[in-house]
Amino acid sequence: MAKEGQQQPIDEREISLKLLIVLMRAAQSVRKGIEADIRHHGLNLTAFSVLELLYHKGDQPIQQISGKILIASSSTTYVVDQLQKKRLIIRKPCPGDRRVTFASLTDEGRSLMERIFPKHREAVHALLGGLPAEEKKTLIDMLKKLGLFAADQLG
Amino acid sequence: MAKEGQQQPIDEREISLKLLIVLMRAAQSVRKGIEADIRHHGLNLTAFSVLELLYHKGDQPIQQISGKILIASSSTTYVVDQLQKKRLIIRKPCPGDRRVTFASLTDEGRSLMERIFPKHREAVHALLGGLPAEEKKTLIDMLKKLGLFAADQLG
DNA sequence: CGATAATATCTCTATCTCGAAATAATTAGT
DNA sequence: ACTAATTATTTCGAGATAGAGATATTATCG
Repeated sequence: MAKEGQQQPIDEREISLKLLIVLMRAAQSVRKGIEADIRHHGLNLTAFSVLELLYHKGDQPIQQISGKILIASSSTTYVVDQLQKKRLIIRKPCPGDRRVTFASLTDEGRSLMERIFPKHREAVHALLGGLPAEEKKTLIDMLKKLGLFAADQLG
Repeated sequence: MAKEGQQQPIDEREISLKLLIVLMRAAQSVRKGIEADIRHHGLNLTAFSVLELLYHKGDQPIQQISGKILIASSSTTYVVDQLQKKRLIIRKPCPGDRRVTFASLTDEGRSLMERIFPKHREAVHALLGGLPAEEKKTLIDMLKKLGLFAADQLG
């Protein structure tokens, strides 16, 4: 017999359903908390994520931004437009490939991040206070596996 | 000194930041997978969540729906309007309290759920195949703690 | 009882997000 | 080199979500 058949197929599926609900709820509660914090600085979560990406990883092609923060390319155009209107980033053409445009923090954008990122880090830590550090590490490992597998299924 | 000072304040905060990113990514990948599945049935995730709530928990006041699936009351009005247009649910006034309106599955809505829910359960189970059942149980417990704590912080 | 606060739902507007299609530039195949 | 396929970005239109305020009803408290 292969893999000893299906022992409790229903139970396993119920566990998956339960996990889905708990995951969606936890993520949504956390996201709303973070959004509330970030809104104080006049940004939404997506815009902040773009700034954070550029702040920590340097200039990025717009296409990379779409991939790293998991939004549609058209949404990235929208967010980059807005951040550019606020003079927090600028578009820079790629010299080697004229299809590509980099997004790059302005001085103003960088100094904004230098000012608000420490507060953000504190807010995140406070919001995630429901678990001790060790359990967080375990949770990170499991969520990575879960997320990577799910992302694979997408295509 | 209170609470033996800060031992590794930076490290702990970095763990929290890492957890935030991993949680958001995992949830987003999973959500997109589920949305793709549900779209085949002509529904979006929010509408499906409402149907699922009514299917498993019976008629619900609109206000309860907002709370249970974590959307604004105005969004609930919007979703309920749509489901009512599709004749999947109907509004029923509450006899005891004329402020309250129940949402209730129609026969058509119930038979839709009877038809698609088993497929949904399979799709969820397949999408969450990155972890064995035992780890899922652990994950559920930790996410519950994390989510409840975060939800408390919201107000 | 009467004024005020609280609750439930809805309206309206602004913002955000996606998907499909358009445009432009590069790469691959022959 | 020429055509076709691929890649990067943008435009456009439709749908989804939140927030503030409006309305109606019920609860509270003097």
